[in-house]
Amino acid sequence: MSNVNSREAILTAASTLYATRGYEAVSMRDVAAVVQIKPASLYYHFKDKEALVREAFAHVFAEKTAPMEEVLQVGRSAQERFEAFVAWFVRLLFEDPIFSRLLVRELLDGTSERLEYLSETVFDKPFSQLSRTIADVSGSTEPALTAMSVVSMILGHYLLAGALPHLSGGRAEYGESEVLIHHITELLGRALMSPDFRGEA
Amino acid sequence: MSNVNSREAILTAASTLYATRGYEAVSMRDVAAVVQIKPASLYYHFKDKEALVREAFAHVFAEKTAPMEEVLQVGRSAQERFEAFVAWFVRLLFEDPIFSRLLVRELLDGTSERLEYLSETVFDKPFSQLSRTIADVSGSTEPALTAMSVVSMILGHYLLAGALPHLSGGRAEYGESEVLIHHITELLGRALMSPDFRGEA
DNA sequence: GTCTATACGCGGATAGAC
DNA sequence: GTCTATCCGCGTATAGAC
Repeated sequence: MSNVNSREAILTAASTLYATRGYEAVSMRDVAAVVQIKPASLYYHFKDKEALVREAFAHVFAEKTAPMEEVLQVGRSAQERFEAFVAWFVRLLFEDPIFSRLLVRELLDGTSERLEYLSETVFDKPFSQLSRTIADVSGSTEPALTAMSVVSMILGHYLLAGALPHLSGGRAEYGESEVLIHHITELLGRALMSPDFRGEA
Repeated sequence: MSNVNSREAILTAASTLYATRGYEAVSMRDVAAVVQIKPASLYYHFKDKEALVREAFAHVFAEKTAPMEEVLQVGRSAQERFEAFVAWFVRLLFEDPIFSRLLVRELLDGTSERLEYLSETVFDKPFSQLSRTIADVSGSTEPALTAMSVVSMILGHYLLAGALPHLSGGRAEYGESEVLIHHITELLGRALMSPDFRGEA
């Protein structure tokens, strides 16, 4: 195989493994086994494990960075843009397990530098857009805090999905994207459009 | 030292390390070093690493299970009970880093059996209580889904706290428990009390 | 580019002395 | 209960042949 394809294959294998088990738990031998090369060959492409981890992250997040901006500008009214954001983010988390697991791992374990990189490259643009949309919808005095709440609810639903079957009253469809999109836009839509919601604190 | 104290010391050291770095990344040697005994001595108290991990988890979560039920029954009106839940859960997550990190790690990486255990011992009682409270406050036809949303928002805020300094519009106080308690009860209180909120889907 | 061979420390775990 | 001593496989990483 050509060098470019090997590199791609390694990054794909590595990010999948890191998402599934956490990168601490994944050895260079594990990655090599998936790609079907010998461990030593990895070192032709990447200086050391740290370099592979860093580039595997960048690889996954870069794929997501490209399409997101266009997707988020389609909305006409503020309310529609709000709903577009919720739908996009729920689908992203629930339908791309590699992205979502890596994201949560980074939020939990990422160093300050890595979190800064992540925020700047992946999060900040849609987050600003969401903040502006929320300001338009609700007139909140603290749109950024409310935007964090929206993102948080979606992120939290993703995390809770694993525990869902064991919670009393939990139904399987509460883990499906479309059900969640409808529920979250409904619930938060009401909160934001509430006539006397002015933000808080 | 007596066996009981050693055991306690080992469990405390282990759970702290697991919370900080993830249990895959923490060796028996690491645990032994903190307790200041030799690695081999750990095997007098615990059969193997898996047993230590399991008991370290149980140790941390058991500590939290005891007080929570009383705390959650103080509310008089449904609205007050809702606010009591939010305040309790936000403070638990933001003021006990060991508990919160272990919880998120388990939600992300826990096997189905461990998640079942976790749900039954830690989550299910307050969750049922919250579901009932929400049914009382809002008359929602799907109180469990709405309860998940409440828990999700709080969990998500905890996860986002690390990225907060890097988000545009993010202010440091958005990561403080009291500010969040106020914001979340305000935001979700409006959603739940909204006259025509009937749940969804 | 990928291989074989290899170095070497860290990992979990056990046996048996004290 | 805790120790010393030890086993052995896995981990990252390098040198050098093909």
